[in-house]
Amino acid sequence: MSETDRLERLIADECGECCESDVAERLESLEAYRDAIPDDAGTDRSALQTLSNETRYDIVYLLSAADRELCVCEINPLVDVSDSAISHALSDLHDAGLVTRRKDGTWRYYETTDRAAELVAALDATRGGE
Amino acid sequence: MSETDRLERLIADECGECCESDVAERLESLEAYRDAIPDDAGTDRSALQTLSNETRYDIVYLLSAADRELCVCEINPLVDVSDSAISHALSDLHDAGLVTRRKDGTWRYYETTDRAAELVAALDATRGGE
DNA sequence: TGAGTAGTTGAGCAACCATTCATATAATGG
DNA sequence: CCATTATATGAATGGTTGCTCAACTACTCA
Repeated sequence: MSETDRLERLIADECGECCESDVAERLESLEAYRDAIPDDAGTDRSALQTLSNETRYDIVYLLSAADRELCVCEINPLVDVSDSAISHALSDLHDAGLVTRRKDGTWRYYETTDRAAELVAALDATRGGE
Repeated sequence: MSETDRLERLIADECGECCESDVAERLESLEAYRDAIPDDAGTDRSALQTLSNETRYDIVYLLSAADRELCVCEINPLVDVSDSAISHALSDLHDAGLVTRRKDGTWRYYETTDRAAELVAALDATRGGE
């Protein structure tokens, strides 16, 4: 039983009838949807993956609430893992394009990017919804 | 060396001066940022985590491009993993609140939720940015 | 230049994840 | 009912991830 067999039955169920060309047509329009998958999907996915971790999620929400850049030493007391884990987290967030980094002497400041802000906004706008 | 020592030095660096109460004040305002972390952060994170997987990300983009509900048998030929993996993926997406499910006889139809649509929009709006 | 501080990096390990295969459920048509 | 079809589920397993500890770099100031 091939994929197109199943499709054929689906179309017959939906439309009452189905000939070869109907299947081909449907398959073609389905395949067109694949073009909607972005070329740099990997970048998107790594942003999502990075944000899905508790430590990193919390840091982004903190930076977002602060609405200013925060020094690493300001973040440390707010998150309950080792300084090293926070440093790893910030580095991952930076790699994923979710925070910017600024150096000032020995201090290092981080701030959310637009991408992080948009994702946070999307989550906030749809919480408890549907 | 405690956390507050470092904060004290930071504030001294920033403001030229720093007394005990400055540290306490800063710490208090920092701690207030924690309130911005949503109560159901876990739900958010599982949505992000679910969407970060290639198979599930692709399915959401396909559903989003289709702009209509798709039958499982329409999704199968578009994604290069086993039917079982797609079924798992759809089930995970459903659990994460990213797709709705509708039964019609033996066919099962899936469609994106608002939450998925908002996340996709956030990604689309910030791609290649900053 | 050397002691001290802020933050980063890498290895290692336990926990978690994504896929597949095999099997199960549920609906449909003889 | 029985066979068939569409999809779901569970266990197994190879791969990935996130934390901590220890070592490291980079900057400052005396």
